[in-house]
Amino acid sequence: MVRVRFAPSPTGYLHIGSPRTFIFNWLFARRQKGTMILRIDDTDVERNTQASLDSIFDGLNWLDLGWDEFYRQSDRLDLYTKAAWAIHAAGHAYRDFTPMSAAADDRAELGAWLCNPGMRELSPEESDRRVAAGEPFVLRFRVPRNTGRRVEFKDLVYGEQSKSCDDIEDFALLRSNGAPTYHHASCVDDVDLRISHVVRGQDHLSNTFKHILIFEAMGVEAPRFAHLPLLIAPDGAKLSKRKHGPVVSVTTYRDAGFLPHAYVNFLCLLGWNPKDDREKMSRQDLIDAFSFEGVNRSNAVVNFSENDPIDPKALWLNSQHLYAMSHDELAAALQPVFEAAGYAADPAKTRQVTPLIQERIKTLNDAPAAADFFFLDQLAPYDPAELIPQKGDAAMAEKALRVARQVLETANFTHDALDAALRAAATGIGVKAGQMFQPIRVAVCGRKNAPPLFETLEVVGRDACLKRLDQAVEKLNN
RNA sequence: GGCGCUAUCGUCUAAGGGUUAGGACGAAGCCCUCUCAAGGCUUAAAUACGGGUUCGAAUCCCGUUAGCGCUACCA
Repeated sequence: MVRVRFAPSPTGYLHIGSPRTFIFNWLFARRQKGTMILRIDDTDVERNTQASLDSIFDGLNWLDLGWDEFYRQSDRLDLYTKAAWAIHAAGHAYRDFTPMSAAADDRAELGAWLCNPGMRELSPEESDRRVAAGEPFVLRFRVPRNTGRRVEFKDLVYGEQSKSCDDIEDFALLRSNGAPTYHHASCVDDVDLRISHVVRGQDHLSNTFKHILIFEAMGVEAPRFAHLPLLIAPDGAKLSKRKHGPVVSVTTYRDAGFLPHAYVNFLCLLGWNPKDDREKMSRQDLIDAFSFEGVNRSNAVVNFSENDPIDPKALWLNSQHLYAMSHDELAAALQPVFEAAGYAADPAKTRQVTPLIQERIKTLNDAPAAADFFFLDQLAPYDPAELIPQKGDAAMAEKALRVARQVLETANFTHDALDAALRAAATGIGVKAGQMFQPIRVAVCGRKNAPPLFETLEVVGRDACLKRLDQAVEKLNN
């Protein structure tokens, strides 16, 4: 039975790497018909913040993937304490009474980073005596040193890993305030929650040797491990809010009008590939194709810049998903966007507009600007010069507009009828179709670039069209 | 410093001994076309460096360089 967990700690905020780790866990769980667990690793009381916890939920909820079980380490502190003393009782840990402040300096200077001198060898009696005297201490793991022992495991992504115990320091299990460290709490929970696969960032690859030692000391089999390459900034540095700004936040993409699934799809392609040329993939496609075989080992750059926080490929992928949506589906997604823009958009109108702008937007947020003339009573001001067609002059523009007005007064407002009538009108006054259409387009839309003319006129409607044609002629004469 | 990991077009990546080193984004050009898009076609663009092994290396080995990670009573 596959059981995986995503275990963020609520310090800082949810940056783009976290949802990716979540997604890979989720994909593996779904692929294996297993269980996805969300666990909040909040053992560092000093650094936890509610804002950070909120941003984790905001981000994950937006992804719309969900999870099956939820835990919080702060609810389970007893578990870690008991487990730590069991490890101690088994002889795999010892008390270290070295004062906190002294430790860092001494270690650096003496090069004694493996353990604090003397503490490892303290007799049980001496150790107990100092506890009784009220001395604070850290509970440290006793790494089997000078045994020639190497810790080994096979990572599902990085392959065979091995490290000598002589290169592993006596890391802490319990802090002097009694709280468990990350390493300890994480391992204890992984055992308690029967985690089968630990899927996490590559920054934990080196830590895994310690974790395996802990599992051994608890007398249990270690889960399998799959480490994921990291997401980094274009300058090669790891993503940080301080250095790279809000671009590294999940909310950047959400607020830019991305479809949650497009974002998921994009993140999947950073460090993983389906072993074929597919890029745009549905949720089910991703589940079906996912395996750790397809995960590569080098860090992936998220391609953002100061003036453009969005990775161009993410934008393209979003557009591809947007274009693939049904008109009804897209219209439903666009409705709140139009409302937020202050447009008088009833769902029926939105539904009419949707097919005309679908291929002209890359994000949902592009829609209001692309569709303004469908909703605005009064067009935004435009340069009358835009009314003048290619190889034409103001006179030609005015003539085209006047003729168009006549035609539109009586024409059937359907695509085919408008097409036929306006083309005939162009021939009638001896101008090319394009020279006829361009002034009309600018008059009705307020700009040169817009959706196809006849469909547009149809949706804008006769009254508004006539009004705007009149206004255009007026503009031309001023 | 010690230990660990990584290294293919600008970016995401394929190719795990034999390919003109493939695809995608982005860029440029062309086609389509009532504009803009969308779509189609084309072009430019990469195996970090140096040694091996081999008939043959992007691929295996060693070294160098660079980047990242761990080296906390952070996670």
